[in-house]
Amino acid sequence: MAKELTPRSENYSEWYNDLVIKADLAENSAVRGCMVIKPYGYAIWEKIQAALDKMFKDTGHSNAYFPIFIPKSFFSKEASHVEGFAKECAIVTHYRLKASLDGKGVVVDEDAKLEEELIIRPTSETIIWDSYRNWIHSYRDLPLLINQWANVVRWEMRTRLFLRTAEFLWQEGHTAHATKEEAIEETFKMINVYADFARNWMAMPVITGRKTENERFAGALDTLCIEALMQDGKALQSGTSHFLGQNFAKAFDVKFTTKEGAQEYVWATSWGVSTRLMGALIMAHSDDNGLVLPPKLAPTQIVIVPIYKKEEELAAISEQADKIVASLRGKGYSVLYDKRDTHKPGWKFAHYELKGFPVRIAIGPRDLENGTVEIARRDTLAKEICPMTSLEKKIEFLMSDIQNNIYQKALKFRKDNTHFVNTYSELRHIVEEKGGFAYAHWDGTSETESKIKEETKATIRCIPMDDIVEKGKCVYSGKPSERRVLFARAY
RNA sequence: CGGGGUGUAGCGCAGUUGGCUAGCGCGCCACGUUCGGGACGUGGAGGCCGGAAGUUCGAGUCUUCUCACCCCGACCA
Repeated sequence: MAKELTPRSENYSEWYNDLVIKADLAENSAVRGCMVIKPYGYAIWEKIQAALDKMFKDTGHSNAYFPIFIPKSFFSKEASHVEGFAKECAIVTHYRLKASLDGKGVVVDEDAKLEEELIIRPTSETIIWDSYRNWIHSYRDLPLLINQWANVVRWEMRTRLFLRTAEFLWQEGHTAHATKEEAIEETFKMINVYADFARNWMAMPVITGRKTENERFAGALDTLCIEALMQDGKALQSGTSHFLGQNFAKAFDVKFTTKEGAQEYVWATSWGVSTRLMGALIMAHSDDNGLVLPPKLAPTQIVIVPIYKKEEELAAISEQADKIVASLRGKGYSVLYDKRDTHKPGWKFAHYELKGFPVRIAIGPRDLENGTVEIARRDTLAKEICPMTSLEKKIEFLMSDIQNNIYQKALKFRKDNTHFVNTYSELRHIVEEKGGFAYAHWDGTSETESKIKEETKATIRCIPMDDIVEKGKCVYSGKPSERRVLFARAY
């Protein structure tokens, strides 16, 4: 393993790949396009899961689990949905192997062909709505608020660790409601949960908005999203929430009896975030020394490194360190005391910076004498000497200050790289050369959007929800526009 | 699926017009000296040179076929 990361300025994409590998988050597997998520990467994902899961439960949702296989026929029941996913499906056609004729391996047993092929889920709307038909009969059964943590498969051509893999982990919420209004409210509620999570846990600012028709989820009437800006000036869609109308209820014949005794189709939503959030987290904050993790999602928040020459020194330091570990753990922090003698302090400093531990405490003989420790924070790399007596206070301050600081830093970066453009050449300049978000007027047509995408590779990331509405003229066609929309090149 | 590229030690690579025992750096193991920002010395282990067939006295090197992976496009959370 090389010691250094490729600097971001030299090759951003290489920096990202290097970091994922060297920080031991994930690696490519023997299966093309699929990744192995390594323990440290998975530990971060578990933190993400735990926080989101609690937010889902707090908003009234329950977890359930549906099969990974979906009968092919289910897919053809909702026309636009099948069209959206048909090109990237993995299909199970057989259920048995047999020894090959030359005796050296195994081959597919052609006698074991399935009557109906099974699709490995690219998303679970169809199988879930097939079940909901039996679960929902009366208005009393509604709303039905279910979430599933699962893996899904989308046969992508080009993959990148966490950002786009053929198999990925995610959660998918699937809710059913008696009224359109209630379903729409749910769609908004969940995109706001995602936005809160991004801001408060990932320390990542996001723009909340609505997708254009071109970018909408296959089978949805409306798709809401959160969009984040990465350090290379590209946008990353980090979460989506869909209002599905009655499309799936009609496709799977899910009706309920109203209070008045009428039969009506139920209204649906679905919403999800994936292991792509790991990519967002990495690209939002990390630097040329490695990962920078927000304290709320760091698997280990504090590492203690002893500095010593002799065994007796280590013993004395360890006595002190053990006390610190106990007191900080008592306060609820996750702490690692790394007293391995197989690595030197300098190596450990670099190692834990690469891994993004938010705070490092170093203790040497000098500190024992003075009743101090050295504290280094990962976000700024600043070091200071802290008296033992105020250590707990200092840690408490650092945890919230680092969390806040990296959010502010990311927010400032986004502000500095967000531009209001009024002409097509300005738009091109921003998205093609400078990078970043460009707010521009758009005439609202798919044709214009597609042309701009073709010519600049930039897409409308969203029609922002909480922005000032202002009339103008489309930068491309010159036709009237009701409001500015958010353009950027995206992952 | 188009266009380009690469397969040699765990990782990154070198290997000349074909030449004898296939090298280098990092990592790994042992011992010693070190230890407040990625230590150093000495010794050591580790290879069907992607696979198959061919040319040749001799193939990592040449020929043919094959397999795999990577990069750039079209597609996407």
